[in-house]
Amino acid sequence: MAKIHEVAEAAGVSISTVSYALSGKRTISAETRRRIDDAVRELDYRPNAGARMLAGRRTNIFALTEPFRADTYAPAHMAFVLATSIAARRHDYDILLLTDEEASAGMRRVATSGLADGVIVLDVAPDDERVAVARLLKIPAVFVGVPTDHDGLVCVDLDFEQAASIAVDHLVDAGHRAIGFVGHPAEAYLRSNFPPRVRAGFEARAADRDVRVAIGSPAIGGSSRRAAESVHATVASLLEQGVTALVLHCDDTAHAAVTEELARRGLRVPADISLVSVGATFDTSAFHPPIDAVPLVPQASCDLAIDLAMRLLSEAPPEPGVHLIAPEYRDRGSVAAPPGHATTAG
Amino acid sequence: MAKIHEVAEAAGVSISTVSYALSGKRTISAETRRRIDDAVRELDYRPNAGARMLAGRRTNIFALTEPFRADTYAPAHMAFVLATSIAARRHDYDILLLTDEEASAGMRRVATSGLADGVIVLDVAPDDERVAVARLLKIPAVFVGVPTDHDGLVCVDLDFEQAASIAVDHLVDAGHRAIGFVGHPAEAYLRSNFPPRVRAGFEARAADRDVRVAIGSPAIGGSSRRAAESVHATVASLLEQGVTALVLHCDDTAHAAVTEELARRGLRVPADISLVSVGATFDTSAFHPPIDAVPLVPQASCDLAIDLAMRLLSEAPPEPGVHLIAPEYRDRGSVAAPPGHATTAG
DNA sequence: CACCAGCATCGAAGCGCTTCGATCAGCACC
DNA sequence: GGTGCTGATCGAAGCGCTTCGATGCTGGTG
Repeated sequence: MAKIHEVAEAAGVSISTVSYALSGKRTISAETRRRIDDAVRELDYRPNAGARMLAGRRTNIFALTEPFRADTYAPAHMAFVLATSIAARRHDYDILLLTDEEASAGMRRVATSGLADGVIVLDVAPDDERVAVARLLKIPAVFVGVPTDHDGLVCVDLDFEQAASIAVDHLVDAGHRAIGFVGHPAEAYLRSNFPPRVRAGFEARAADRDVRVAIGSPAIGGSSRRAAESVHATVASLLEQGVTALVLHCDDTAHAAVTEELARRGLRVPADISLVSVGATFDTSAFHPPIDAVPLVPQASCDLAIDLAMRLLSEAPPEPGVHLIAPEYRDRGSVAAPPGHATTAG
Repeated sequence: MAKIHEVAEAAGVSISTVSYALSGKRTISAETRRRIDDAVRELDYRPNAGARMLAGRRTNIFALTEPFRADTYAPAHMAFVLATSIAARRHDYDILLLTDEEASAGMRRVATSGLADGVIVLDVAPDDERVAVARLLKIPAVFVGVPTDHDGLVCVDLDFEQAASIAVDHLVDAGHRAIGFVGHPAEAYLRSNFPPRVRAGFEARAADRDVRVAIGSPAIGGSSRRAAESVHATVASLLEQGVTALVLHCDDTAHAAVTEELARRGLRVPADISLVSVGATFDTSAFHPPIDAVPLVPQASCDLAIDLAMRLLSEAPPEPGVHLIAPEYRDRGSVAAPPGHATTAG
């Protein structure tokens, strides 16, 4: 718990010189800097956080609001929290956790008490209550996810339409003319904004490419046996409609249920049926068989979110708006030409 | 962003009077207090966090280290993080998140920069690297979980031995004389300290009560089909050894696999076989059938941890040591007398 | 060689709060 | 009516840092 005063003394310079040496905001001679660095190391000096906040009008803290509701899918949310934390640390920022209990009140609290320089909003719902709060805040906010009313907000998200388009393109390019879609259970289309965007992107691109589609949504989510049966029924219905490929936009349990049902029917991937996963946060290469994916990468979203937050604190803040991340296709060998399709070049 | 100065002015008192009114550290007349409260509300005043830290030598922040490793079981960990946050807020404390990336370095950093008043250590491993760091810290640390070498540390945990004992007692009291144990996969017994404690408690109590035991550990964890098959095999082996009841200490997927296997064999719970879950963080009443449990309740652990942390900051800090939480039995109707057992009173 | 630019450094004024040590009025007591 | 309380309030001194505005030097320029 050495203080800047002691460092200055040890290095034989004034307090302000130490401060400038550490912040780099004024030029310091190489020799002086060396002596200061030595003293800092020797004394294990670290500026007092409170004093720094008070004098510097920067807290080096971002508040992170993540509802952590009981009904949320833990692994994905954990991945986003972790990714945000990692991204923040790269800029020497810490993360202060705000949970559901006081999502809105907490945002106000940290903003008006000057505890955080900005807030990162995770697990954004279409009609998120945090939107209104963010607009009134005197510190910047970045949303990871896009609420329905996002006017004036800074949002980050995967370009889900584009992700679905890419998936369709790959399948059509491989020769498929009828593609099925395994979506989330219906309630997810109310609670989140991206499932409809994926489906819309899927349908739009399929129409563009002039291929037939079949849409299926399991009735039940989660990991119970009934949920799996619901997926099996969905797959069955899709297959009856003659599709030769499936685009999956659902949770990991549903992915597993799909591959299971295909295996049970003796359908080989990709020889008999092709598979592409869209918007997954989990590792689709761990399935049997591994599945091609256009994934939602938490680290990519959170890196951009923190980057935007940093820029919002700078002299040249970015414009509000939705910042879409370009999706990337990951080939794992689950796509091939449909059965009986003559491979042609052009 | 009103300052205390403005509040004082609005209330017609001095700055120090406002401060004392808000902290309650000196007596203030009812009339003055009312005027101050009004001014605070009117101006939406909240003390500046940085200034408060600097002057008050309290940050009102606890650092929380939670590795959030890729291989960790997300829902349970999320529950502990959430529970800690809730408990901290009850004492007007915020949570600063420290992840795996810089578990040790982060602890040192927040301690020496005075960013946190204490640290809460989650997901404790037997040979946790954070143990050594905690011992050197100038701020208190509370471990939720018990590392092998916990000398001089303050630790909180469920009394797992006792939890297993209670489960055994319930089964023996119901008339069972041969009980099977479905544990975690073997690797969990190396990575965590509580699986062996549960098993030890189970075996000790069974010996005390003079009943026969059979221990089974699935070979594989996680949620894949192979893991489920491994559980099925374990159950099969246990049943062959003639047990009439099962104590479960494993993850939710394994619980589901057990009930599934029992159903497949046409065994009814509790008529044909009794079930008790020990140390689960998930809701065992959501299974089919619901399962009796001696659960590990995150909120209980975290409430105690925060309570201890608060007391470590007080004038009368508690002694180091392991603080065990008394387990409670939750009856969900999955225990009955074994088949063919004449119900006797005494 | 006087002059100015630019570099390296220093001193001091805050940042907004907490808290210590007065001060002062009112009151009881002998 | 002096003395000593107690209760309510105030003033001022920090807490440890950042940053503004000097100051003193060095060296190039005309």
